[in-house]
Amino acid sequence: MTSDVRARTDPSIETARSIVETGLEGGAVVTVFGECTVEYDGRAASTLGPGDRHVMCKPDGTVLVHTDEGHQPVNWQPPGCTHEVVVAEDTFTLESRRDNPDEFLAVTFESVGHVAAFDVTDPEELSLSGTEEDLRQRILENPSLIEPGFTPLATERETPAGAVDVYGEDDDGQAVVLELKRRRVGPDAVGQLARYVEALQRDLHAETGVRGILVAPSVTDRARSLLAERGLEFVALEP
Amino acid sequence: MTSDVRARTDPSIETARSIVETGLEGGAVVTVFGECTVEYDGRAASTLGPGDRHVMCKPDGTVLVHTDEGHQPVNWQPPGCTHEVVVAEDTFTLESRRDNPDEFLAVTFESVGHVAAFDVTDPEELSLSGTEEDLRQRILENPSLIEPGFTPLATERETPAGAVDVYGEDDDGQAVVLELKRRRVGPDAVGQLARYVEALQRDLHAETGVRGILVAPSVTDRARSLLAERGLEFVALEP
DNA sequence: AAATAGATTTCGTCC
DNA sequence: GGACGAAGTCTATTT
Repeated sequence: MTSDVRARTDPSIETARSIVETGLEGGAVVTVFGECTVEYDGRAASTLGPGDRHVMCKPDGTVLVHTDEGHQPVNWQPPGCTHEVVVAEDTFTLESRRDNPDEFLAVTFESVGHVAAFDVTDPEELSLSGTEEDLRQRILENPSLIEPGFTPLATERETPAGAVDVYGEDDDGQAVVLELKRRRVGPDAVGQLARYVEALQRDLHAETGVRGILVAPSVTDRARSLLAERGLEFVALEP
Repeated sequence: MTSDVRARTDPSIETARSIVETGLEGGAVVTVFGECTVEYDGRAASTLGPGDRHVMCKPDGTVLVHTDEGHQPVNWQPPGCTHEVVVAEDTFTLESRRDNPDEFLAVTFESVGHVAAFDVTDPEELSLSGTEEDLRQRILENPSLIEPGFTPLATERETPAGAVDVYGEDDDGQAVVLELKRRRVGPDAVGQLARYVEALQRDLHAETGVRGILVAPSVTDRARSLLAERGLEFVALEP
């Protein structure tokens, strides 16, 4: 079986340009290994001197520049950009632009070690589990995971401060706000919960007050202090 | 000039395995275009059915699986993982593991369109400007950007709620906390600033109170309301 | 190793 | 298109 691949090792600049350009036009994923410099200007600005890197262009307008280290690209352009190949003497430059925000990325290759264009088509969708949404489903199916007598009444209930993960009432009929996190939480999540409780308090002008419960595998010390200060509660629950 | 590249188009499974394995051992960046399935289990869990994708392995233990769309990989493994190549009948699998947290990724190739191993060495460091740190420098050099008479006294000043971006005092000698953001801010940043002001208030037991100023290009409506509620201020400043 | 917050965060969803 | 919050976020810094 032969795939839709065009590739060349140690190509001339002209050959590299041709494969990149043809690949981009044909909707392929194009990759280049080579020595390059990178200039970026947009939300921020950066320069990157000469070095060996891996550059990938996707048909949706994404550009990724990877070094030999790290999960994240050292430079990139998000989906929706338009690519252009510009040839100079002994170099070729991949230029990528977008508007809103105005951003520009230029990768100039002094030499190319390898270039390839491959027709990537992915019919499958990722099936992911263990997310915050899954945690919510588990609580709705078994509300006593929070506490005996807890009754969920709504998810994503709107308040002036934003949507509450789970809204319900406890055994005594008192309003309860749940903020769910799939991992250990810090002070930020407490702030979020506090804002919701405050907003809902006002919204309901409840005489009995509104309980706020942070649901997560664990909390940091500082977060625990903040919870105590604000009269908020914590329920440990693994994702 | 010849680079340290090994590459093959439409290789046999055995050839592909050989190039990947040799590349990994030699500390190269290895890329594979091909039809594969991906299984992940760790902090969450996922499965991805057969499809054409681009897989990159870095010598630092990173794995990235890219489809034809999006900035982010559809599956990945962060730096620090250990790779292993396992061969079965007509397929080969790249397995990547790490501890703490325990995570496992397996990419099984049914067919390989192209494989390449390239010695990537990047001597340069990225020079980036327009970050929050740059914004802080600008304020320290020209404090009147905040308001006439503002005097910075410390950066990263520690409080029980965390480190404050900029701490100083105003024309009247009143304590001021700045929270800097390089982009338009929402409610979260207001919560952050509120926590700092509250903590510093307590820390200083100041009679005159502590002013909190959010410094950002702009704020959302909800954030503006929250600022007003809590008696906090806003200064517009572009990054 | 844990905690905390930034990031050119990206991404999805809802208004 | 903006707003808001999740993410298997990752990454750097500090304790």
